[in-house]
Amino acid sequence: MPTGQRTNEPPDETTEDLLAGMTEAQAKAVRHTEGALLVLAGPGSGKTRVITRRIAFLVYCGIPPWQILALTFTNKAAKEMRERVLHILGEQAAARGLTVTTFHALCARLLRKYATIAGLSGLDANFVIYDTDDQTTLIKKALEELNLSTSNWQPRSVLGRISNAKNELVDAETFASMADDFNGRMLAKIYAAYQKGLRAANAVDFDDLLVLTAKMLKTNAEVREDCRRRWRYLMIDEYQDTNKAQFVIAALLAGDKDPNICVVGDPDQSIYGWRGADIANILDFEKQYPKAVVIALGENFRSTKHIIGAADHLIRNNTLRKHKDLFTSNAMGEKIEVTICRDEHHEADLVVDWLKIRKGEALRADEAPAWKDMAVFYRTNALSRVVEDALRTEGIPYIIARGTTFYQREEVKRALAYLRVVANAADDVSLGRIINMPARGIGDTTLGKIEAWAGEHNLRLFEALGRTSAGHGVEIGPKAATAIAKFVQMVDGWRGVAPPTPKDHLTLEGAEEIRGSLASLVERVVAESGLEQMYRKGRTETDEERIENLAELVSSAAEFESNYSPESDPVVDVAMAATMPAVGDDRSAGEAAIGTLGLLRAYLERVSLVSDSDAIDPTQGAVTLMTLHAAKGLEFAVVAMIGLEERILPHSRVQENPKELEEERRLCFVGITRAMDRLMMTSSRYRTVRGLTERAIASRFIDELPREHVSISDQSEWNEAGWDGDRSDRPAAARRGGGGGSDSTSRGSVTDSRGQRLSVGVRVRHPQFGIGEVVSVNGGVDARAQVKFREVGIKTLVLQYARLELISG
DNA sequence: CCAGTCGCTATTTTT
DNA sequence: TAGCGACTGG
Repeated sequence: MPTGQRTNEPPDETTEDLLAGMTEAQAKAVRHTEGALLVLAGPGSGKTRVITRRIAFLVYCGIPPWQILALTFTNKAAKEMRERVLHILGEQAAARGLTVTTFHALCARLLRKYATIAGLSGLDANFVIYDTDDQTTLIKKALEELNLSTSNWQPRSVLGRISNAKNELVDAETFASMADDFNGRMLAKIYAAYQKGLRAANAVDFDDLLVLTAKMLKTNAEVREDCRRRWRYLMIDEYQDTNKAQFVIAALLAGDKDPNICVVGDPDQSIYGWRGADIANILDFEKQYPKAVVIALGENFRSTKHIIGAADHLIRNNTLRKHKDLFTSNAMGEKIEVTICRDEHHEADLVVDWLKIRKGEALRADEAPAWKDMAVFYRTNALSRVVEDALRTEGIPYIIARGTTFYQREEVKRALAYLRVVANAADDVSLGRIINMPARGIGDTTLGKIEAWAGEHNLRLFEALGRTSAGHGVEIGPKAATAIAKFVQMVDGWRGVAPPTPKDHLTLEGAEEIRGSLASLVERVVAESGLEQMYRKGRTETDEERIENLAELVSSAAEFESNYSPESDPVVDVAMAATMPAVGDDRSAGEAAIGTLGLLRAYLERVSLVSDSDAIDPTQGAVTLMTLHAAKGLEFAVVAMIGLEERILPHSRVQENPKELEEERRLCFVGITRAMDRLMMTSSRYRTVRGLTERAIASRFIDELPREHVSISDQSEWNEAGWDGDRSDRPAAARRGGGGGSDSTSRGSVTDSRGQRLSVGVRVRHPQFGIGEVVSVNGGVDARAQVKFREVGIKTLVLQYARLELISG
């Protein structure tokens, strides 16, 4: 046990409250505060509950909150955890200094804080985080320098290789020493050039955040000790998704003298292997910390027996796993409904119909689900479009979990590029993006000249621009020279320093740096850069939208500013935090601590680290659409999973490799176990990918689901001979024929796709459900009938697809 | 210097 | 299909 606080048991009544309604295993995990603890938490086993209560328990035990560090993978998870802890503790002051954040955000903050003393190969505290686009630009530059063509060395794949290396903590030198063929040696050169480019731009990529932090903690005892002194209780969520760099960071933060480290995860939900996540981290935890206590939470409180049974059966097909029993005492529920569809449009229609029916049906809690309780999952983003269209036509509200889209918009990206240049004068990539946007007479020719000159003189582009405008740089025409001078002056104006000095570091006491709020700076940049003007000139709808988005960016900055609390900023020390006013007391607290430029950097950092799942807002009354990856950690009463086909789930890139196949199966497992009450899974006979319609084969995962928990219904009208009927061989054409859904709104009778008239009382035969009697009909574009079947009871059928056969009438 | 068009090609998941 | 790069005409 570390020196310092002895743990005192909290008063009994408090403890009782905290542990109320918990299982023995859950309570044990909450009470186990000292030493290493591994919680193997199956889906729906109350994991988040355990973590949040454990944090509260620690605080009740007298541990100062600022000594507790909880790490997650997404901002959303961190936010939720923080809120839930605050809720339990009742007041914010009780949680003062508690750190709940993501790995990446923590690393960014630590790097900023210790940049100076750790000497991060030239990186200073003002660094920016490069996104994928920036990385691509940079890698292209590197390739150009090395005279390599982007067709032989595809930026995407090169970046992937570099990223893999970084995830394994292999730096450029090591990579070079390991290279044993031409390819490897070239890659090593590209890697080195890319790193050089990053450092020159005072930039890091996502992987660097982890790599540099791991390196810093490993090599710099002062930093390491500083961190260990502060954080004595470490908790890590989704531990199965940690990669080597994260593993090392965790181990170094924890220290090796019986650390208080609690990791929570589920090997069966590891779905980030492609990002370097290593299940061995969680599987070998007990080897790493021999004294570790292991607690397994297997009981599922979320889903019905059918869902859990199917999920359990499916995941047993994985061989590389540690088996853990999944069970629930929840109701049996309904079987999982697997539906075979004709094509993606048919699939989308059936899913939407299914959701609509669920909307009007009571679930186990006796309440009909709202749209917000429903979700549609898919393997790849491209699959979402058709479902979106179908939902839109039906007027069903939906949201797509794609948090990054806002910041990816052209106009927002441009504004952010301006801000990044303001925040970091060395960022040539961003500067290149905006220097002539809007057009201000600094074209490719001029820029090329200055870039070359800057290269020769070992200067950053902005510096070279400054000298050129002052007449000490390149020979250029007077027109261009004026344009450049104006530009430089503008940017310097925003920085509030002219000429730029290297000394505008993040300072805690830099009160002289205060000059207006972040939001007003953003507003100024949007207006003075000419971006706003540029889009105002256009009169199209998209232009108007762009103006609105720029306004939205300003409000997002304002919001960030008002929520910013130096207390929750790991950069700000404990001592500092103690003297800080309480959160929300003083809006200028953050600004006073780090200055407008510091705030700007913090804002840009947040923007860089938003993730798709951060966009999920359960308070919106809408169906949520998201990838299976984004679905992890969430739950919905009603779930539809689409695209259960070979080459999609499992993905085509994966088919041969058994290890990756198992990850695809885990992905499927994650999807299934998100559903509380009802689950539909669809597979299409044909699917159009990139404009090409191709035959698809139902996913092997469907075959792996046990029949006792699953009902399969083939709605594809497809048999061994091909497509039924005489319409066409092409499913798309068949669909466009209208499918025959009658538009008649006649009461009591309706015409189906085969021209049969159906009315109440008529007897029909259905290929799956057998013989039944029509109990009601609904006209309209998607005419449907409720049919009471002998075997299966009342079903609502969409006539367009139902293939009903008239028996009498 | 700029904007628009043509043609080619790549296909996952995301902090 | 879409997104990007190269090319061309104003």
